[in-house]
Amino acid sequence: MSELVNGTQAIDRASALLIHILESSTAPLLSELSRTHEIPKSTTSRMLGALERQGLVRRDRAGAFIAGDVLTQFARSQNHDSVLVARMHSVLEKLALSTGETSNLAVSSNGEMRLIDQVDSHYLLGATNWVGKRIPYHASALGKILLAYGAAIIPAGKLERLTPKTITSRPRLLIELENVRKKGFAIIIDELEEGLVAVAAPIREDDGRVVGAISISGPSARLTLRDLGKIGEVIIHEIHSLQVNHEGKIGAA
Amino acid sequence: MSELVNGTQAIDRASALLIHILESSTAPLLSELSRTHEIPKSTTSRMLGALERQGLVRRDRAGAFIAGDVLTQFARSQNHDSVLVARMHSVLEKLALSTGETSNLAVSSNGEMRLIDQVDSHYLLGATNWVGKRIPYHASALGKILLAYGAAIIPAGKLERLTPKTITSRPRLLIELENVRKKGFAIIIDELEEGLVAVAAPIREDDGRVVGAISISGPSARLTLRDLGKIGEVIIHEIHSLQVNHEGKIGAA
DNA sequence: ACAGTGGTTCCATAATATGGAACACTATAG
DNA sequence: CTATAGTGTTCCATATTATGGAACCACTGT
Repeated sequence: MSELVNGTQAIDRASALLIHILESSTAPLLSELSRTHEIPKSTTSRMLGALERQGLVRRDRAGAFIAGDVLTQFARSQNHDSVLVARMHSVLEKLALSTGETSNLAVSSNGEMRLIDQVDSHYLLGATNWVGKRIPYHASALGKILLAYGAAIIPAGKLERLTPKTITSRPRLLIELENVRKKGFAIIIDELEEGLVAVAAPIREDDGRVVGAISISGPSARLTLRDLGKIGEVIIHEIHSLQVNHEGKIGAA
Repeated sequence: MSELVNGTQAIDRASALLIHILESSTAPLLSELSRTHEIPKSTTSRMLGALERQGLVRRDRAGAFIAGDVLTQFARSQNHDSVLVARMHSVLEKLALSTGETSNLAVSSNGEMRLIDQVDSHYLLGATNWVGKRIPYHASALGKILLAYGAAIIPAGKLERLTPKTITSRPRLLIELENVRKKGFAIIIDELEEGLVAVAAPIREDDGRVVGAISISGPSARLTLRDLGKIGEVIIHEIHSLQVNHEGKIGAA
């Protein structure tokens, strides 16, 4: 390397190997790594050996390198949707209590939206089963949030019409998403189901990335457009006030 | 150092720092790391700088070290429940189709069981809302599996009685779990809800760790104990046959 | 038997990481 | 306002440490 010498060649190289391994979809062999990184076999072997001893990498049956226990463990603890659930559940409860309506938490992954937590309204309405159900992004408040903030991408193909109000034109959807970003929250009125309205706002990671959304939903009979706007602000406020307290803390493993 | 010299001091130390950061619940400062690992400040600084440049670690606003983008990205891609959902959905579908009953996928985290996927029976029965519902381990087939194979631990406190058949004695539960391990699947009959029966089997990671469970459930009117046993075997078979294809080949151990 | 893989170990070499010291900065205390 | 104790970064002479070529082992296919 022609770079100014930092005294970190070994770490730089080992890190590059590690990252290569983590980002590969197919587990690379030692020789492959050696070749692509232009590090002699002997050095590569020594380095991977060290990483392996530390548990940062592992070898599969074929001897190819994959993420080690330390990292899978980290991924497990870190990511699991339930960390989000744990962190946000109190917000859902507060919102459900103050509005009297149902509150949901959703994330996006593998191109699908998934509801992962819910606190029911004290009204008994619409307790349908969400597990395993595919709710379209374009027709839900949660989905609009995920789309608007880049946590999901607009799926290819036709935008399914679920009610006469559903937004089915892509240009109109884009305008709507721009609108969502401007306001900071998303609203649906009769777009998913006749008589169902909802409002949602984004959950941000420390670095600003949107990783999920929280919604309040109920029957249009009880919630006016004005109500929804107010609730939108409340959701934003509640999420935000939680995140300030939270800085570095994560649950124990 | 008195260790046998491997020529990997730098990598070993940097790895130790990285691991420390990943496993800490509260983000450590440079000086903390320097002290606990007995590495001089200057060296620690240089090493962490290298890891930071590579994106393996990051600093939060306070300057304390947390996992970097590469790793959060990895965690995100790796772990997310939805990877399990994606991998197992076809199994649920196959099972739901062949039995005609409802199939569920559950994981355990933060001390709670969570249903993360479902394929409905073609009978229209019991489509209740699972999202956000806490289903007790000891009274469900999925829960018994997660307990039996160490994917969850028996919660402290009383074992809630949900029906006359619910197992509420800890010794009896332990015996039941032993029984589950012996058979390889778990059954409930009227233990969660009168008239509801279910059978579940474990999903294993490559390394053998149980990370989730799949169940078939339905009304006792349709499913006899004998049926449940047979279905249990089928679930095990389906999960297993999926996993072999996934590994690619079965080499000599 | 041989050539072509993939991987490990050895060891002389010098390039590289090392760590003490000096420096910069921010609080909190006196 | 200076003192002090806490962060973290940079510098640089030093020798400890990582390096990489070569020899070596183990397989596999020809």
